[in-house]
Amino acid sequence: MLNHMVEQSTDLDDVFRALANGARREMLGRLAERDLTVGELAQPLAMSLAAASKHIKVLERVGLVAQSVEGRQHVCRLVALPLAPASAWLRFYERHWDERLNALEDLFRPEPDQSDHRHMEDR
Amino acid sequence: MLNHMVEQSTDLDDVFRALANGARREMLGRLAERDLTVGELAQPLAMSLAAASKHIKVLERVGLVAQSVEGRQHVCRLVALPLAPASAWLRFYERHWDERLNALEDLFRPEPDQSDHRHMEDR
DNA sequence: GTAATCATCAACCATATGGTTGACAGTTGG
DNA sequence: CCAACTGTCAACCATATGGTTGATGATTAC
Repeated sequence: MLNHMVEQSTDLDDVFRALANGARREMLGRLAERDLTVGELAQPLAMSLAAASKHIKVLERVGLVAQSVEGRQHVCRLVALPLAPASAWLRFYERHWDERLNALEDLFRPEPDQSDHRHMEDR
Repeated sequence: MLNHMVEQSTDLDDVFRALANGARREMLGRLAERDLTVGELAQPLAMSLAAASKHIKVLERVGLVAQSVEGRQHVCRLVALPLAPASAWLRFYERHWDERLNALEDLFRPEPDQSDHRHMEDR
């Protein structure tokens, strides 16, 4: 009756799971601007220092954050590289949602009508 | 003593959490080729039909899969669009890992990194 | 009509997740 | 030296996750 949850986690599992939390994503976003201490990361996050520390540990374990001790503060810096495989995985599907959007566009342009008022072309 | 885990999940949370599982990612990968029934999705996945059905339900709830009943089989098709925000979020960091990889190049570009790193986070 | 098929549902189980509080340890400042 | 600051750790709690089995329902095949 053992052997439940067969422990088959991959790197991609871990990275996506690390990103599946708004607090951790916000930490990464602020670390993209500059290195921050644990306290600075915790401060805007309506939670205890201990909770923030646990989030940082999750990010560290997947290699997205590296910590260096400086006196009594622990400085965190972003290591974005582990995001690359996740981004590559997602990018594969870009053509699919593009196709859907293009198909939707085609519904509103069934004829070779050249008067493109109100056609937003921001990408 | 109540009010733990304040239920603040966002769309991005849900999409990343849906992707944080190899079985679900494999389902999406095969659905990118063609529509599949629940049984066809479950078959290569060393788990019961009920377990696969639960995974599909997770994907449905975040809008990545749409199901249509055809007789006694339930046909699933990919809806890639909800992946777009996740991909956009990740793509923001591409310059960071690129910078790391091109660290040597930076020696020839003394202009430091002073760009619009402000990343909009869902809150 | 009955039996097999396809899928969901409900109940259960083990572990993971995300928070808390309180104790502790290293560092700095008086 | 002692006190305050910064962060981690351990124990605890509630809920979520990912699987199982068994029952049920709807559809198809014989």
